[in-house]
Amino acid sequence: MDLKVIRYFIEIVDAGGFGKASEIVHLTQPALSKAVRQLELELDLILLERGKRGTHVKLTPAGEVVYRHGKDLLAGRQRMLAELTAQRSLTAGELKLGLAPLGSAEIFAPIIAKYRQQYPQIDMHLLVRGGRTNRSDPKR
Amino acid sequence: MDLKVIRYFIEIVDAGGFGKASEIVHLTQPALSKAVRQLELELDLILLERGKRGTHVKLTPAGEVVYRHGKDLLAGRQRMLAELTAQRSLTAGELKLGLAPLGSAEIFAPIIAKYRQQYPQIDMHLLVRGGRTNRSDPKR
DNA sequence: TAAAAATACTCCATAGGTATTTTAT
DNA sequence: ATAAAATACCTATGGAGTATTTTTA
Repeated sequence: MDLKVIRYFIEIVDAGGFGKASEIVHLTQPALSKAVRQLELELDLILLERGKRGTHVKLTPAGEVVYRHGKDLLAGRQRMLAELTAQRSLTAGELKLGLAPLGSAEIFAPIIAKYRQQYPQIDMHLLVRGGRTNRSDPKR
Repeated sequence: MDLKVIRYFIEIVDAGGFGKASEIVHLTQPALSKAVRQLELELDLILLERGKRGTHVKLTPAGEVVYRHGKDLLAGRQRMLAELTAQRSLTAGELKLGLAPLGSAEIFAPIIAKYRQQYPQIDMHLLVRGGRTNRSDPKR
């Protein structure tokens, strides 16, 4: 079950027809028609009443269920994307680290390397006590 | 975003590896490998730490987010399917209708026809007062 | 008759398979 | 050396398009 198709279906219902929805989702009307048919096959259910062309689409009882839960699913997807975006923004920033001069480099090197791989957007500053600053992004 | 792929991802994490998961979801290991890669491309994020073959797969922070929300999405899908199934069971049963003998048939015929189309599993019994029973499913 | 959806086709992208290579233990 | 994931490749399904037909208000 592709959330993309769920969205198509919801847009068709909200727009009141395949034609209107096709403009909104930037697909052709036949593509939407087929997508809904495909979804109906997958669920083995009829979602929209057919044979009422020229009128607003009408949901079957099963269609109502899919519409309602479909909105939930899309909302859940949005929450996930939002959290990913928020997390991504956490990975853009600056980190300053101070280390003791002896031994520290050997111990922390692999950890730091891994961290930098995970969060390449972080502009990391290493300061070994008494030594000189060692920036991670010399280009900037 | 296909919920199927979300499921693959979750199974891989739960199983602790691509190989194990491939048996569970009845796909080959390369298919899973490619599906996850595809998902990572779609999200433009790395979900699993690579280069640790032979070990249990390890989630990246982004992977944790997708895993958590992914479970929610699959649960939502399950709720939808459950409700559809429950509704479907409503459409399996028997309906007995009594109608007045004059005019009723003409008035109710289209309504009944539509109902039977919507709920073909219903074994409908029409009883016109004083007349004989008219079963909708003579084959049984 | 005009509108809207369905159908018929065509094309291409991609999901999945098999075979093989790479890599970490 | 072994076990596991990645890569290369091949095929077939189906997603999306254009053109056309069907349907009902």
